[in-house]
Amino acid sequence: MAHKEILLHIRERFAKFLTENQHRKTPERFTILETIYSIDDHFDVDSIYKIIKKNGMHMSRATVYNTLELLLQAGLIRKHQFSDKAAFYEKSLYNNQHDHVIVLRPDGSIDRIIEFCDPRIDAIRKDLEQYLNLKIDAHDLYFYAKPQTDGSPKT
Amino acid sequence: MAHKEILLHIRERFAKFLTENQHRKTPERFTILETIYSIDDHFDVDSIYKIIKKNGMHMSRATVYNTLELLLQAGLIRKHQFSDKAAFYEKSLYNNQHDHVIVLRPDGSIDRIIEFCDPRIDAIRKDLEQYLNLKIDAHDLYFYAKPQTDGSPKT
DNA sequence: TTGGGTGCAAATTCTTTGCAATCTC
DNA sequence: GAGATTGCAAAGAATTTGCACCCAA
Repeated sequence: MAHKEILLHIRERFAKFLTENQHRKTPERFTILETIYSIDDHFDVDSIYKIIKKNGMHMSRATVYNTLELLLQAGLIRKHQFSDKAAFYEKSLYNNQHDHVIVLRPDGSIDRIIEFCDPRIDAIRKDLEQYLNLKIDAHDLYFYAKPQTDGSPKT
Repeated sequence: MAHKEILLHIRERFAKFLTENQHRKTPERFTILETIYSIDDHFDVDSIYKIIKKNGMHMSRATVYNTLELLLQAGLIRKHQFSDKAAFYEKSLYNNQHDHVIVLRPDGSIDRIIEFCDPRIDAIRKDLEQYLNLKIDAHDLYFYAKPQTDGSPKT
């Protein structure tokens, strides 16, 4: 699917979600949605806010927070609390990887994030559900690594 | 190992860490260490602070934060950011489980935390290290579940 | 004795909230 | 037009920082 088609599809899904939940379809909400889908990486509230500002549009941080909450409910983004600093978000449609390798610099900041998916996680989930007799509805797996100093990694 | 022996051993390890890193062995630091090892669960900064207060001792929150940082460096505790609220900590010596089932109430607060260990995680880690050509030094796995409403779970 | 540590309060950072003005339905 | 949404600024919550005083080495 081409980028433009994806965006159209996503817009529709968000619109549907907003209607179904009696939320209004404000221009701010779609501006934020499009900004997010123009980013190909994890992002925090401030980067969204700054991109919108840089594009000459006006918006309050509160609106960004509110809209991200709606997008979260709509399942169009996912939220991560990688540290005690600002939360990170990522698009979730067409991206069902919940598993990350986080490459951390010595100062604790994020060098890069590699996503992957491994069927063994789901096998563990099933075993746990049976053993603990409860329903697991999500998971997050983080592996932590240090940046390479020598040869380049195969990403 | 009996509880008293464990505590003695932990104290020694902390003392050794402090000496080796040119930190002072202050009474506050050992009070915090002992408070932590008297708790059999995950805890946040405020609960440590309140227990110490309740025991009639005086201490600043800043000292709790500082000391938890040292204990983290010493490898005697682990830190988790389960949500965007206060960080949670847990003892890490004699407890090498890095994998959690977090039972969340509808309001997002933590109902309980179940720890487990599964060798498949380490297998995934090894595969990733080889595939990405980097060294992974830690991981966290969180499964999210809702509290039971019916029959009791097997914990 | 002396520099690291503590305690307090103020500062910071991230997020939420209250409320008047505005815009969607 | 009614009520949800926005924007702003102020409030909150968690954590960090600055600095005078104190104490472990």
